[in-house]
Amino acid sequence: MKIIQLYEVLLNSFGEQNWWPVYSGEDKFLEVSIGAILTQNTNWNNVEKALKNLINAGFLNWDKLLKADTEQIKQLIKPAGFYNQKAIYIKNFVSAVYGVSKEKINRSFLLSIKGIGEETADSILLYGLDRLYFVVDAYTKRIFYRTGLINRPAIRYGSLQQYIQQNIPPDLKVYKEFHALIVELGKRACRKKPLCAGCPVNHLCLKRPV
DNA sequence: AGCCAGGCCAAGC
DNA sequence: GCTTGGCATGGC
Repeated sequence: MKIIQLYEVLLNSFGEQNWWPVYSGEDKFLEVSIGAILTQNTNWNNVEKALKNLINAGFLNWDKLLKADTEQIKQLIKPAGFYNQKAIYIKNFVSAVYGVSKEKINRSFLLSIKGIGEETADSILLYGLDRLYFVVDAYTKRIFYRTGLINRPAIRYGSLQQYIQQNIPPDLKVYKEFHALIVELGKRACRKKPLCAGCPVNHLCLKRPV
């Protein structure tokens, strides 16, 4: 199987995902950034509860978050889990980015913020700032290894990102949809304990263990 | 009712 | 450089 085939099969089976933004049209940068931090190793259902808490409290707002006490944020984001860490990460992010023009925000700047790793940074860049960075996550590695697109399960983030970016068109829509489709496949079929019956790429897969 | 979720950081080798 | 432990809620 080729990478672009995987994309096409997933798009045909699942349709467009249209992931982000969910709530705010005008400040998607903030919504995506907070959502990306909250979803670190966390089910999106739980993230939605936390996001709604923030929105209902009027806290999905740069000024409110900047001034907010960390304890207030902890209480609001509790459903997302790891809330002690994530509240600090959110404060770190808002403090670092507040008042900085979007043109000056790049990958290395985001990575310098404690709590923003490679996947979170690339999610913010791609979905929040429309920059051409492909988002690699645990599902991507698992699916690419099982299907045989890569030969070892533990590949470095940057290596897999480069490999994918060199094999798909440099198009924001494709980048956004492909990552979302990979997550959807991971949720529906390519779980830790795979549900291969009904998987849309079953016929193209090597079914490697783990 | 245990397993798992759209990671990250710090510490240890 | 790679591996491990800690962080936490809620759904299935």
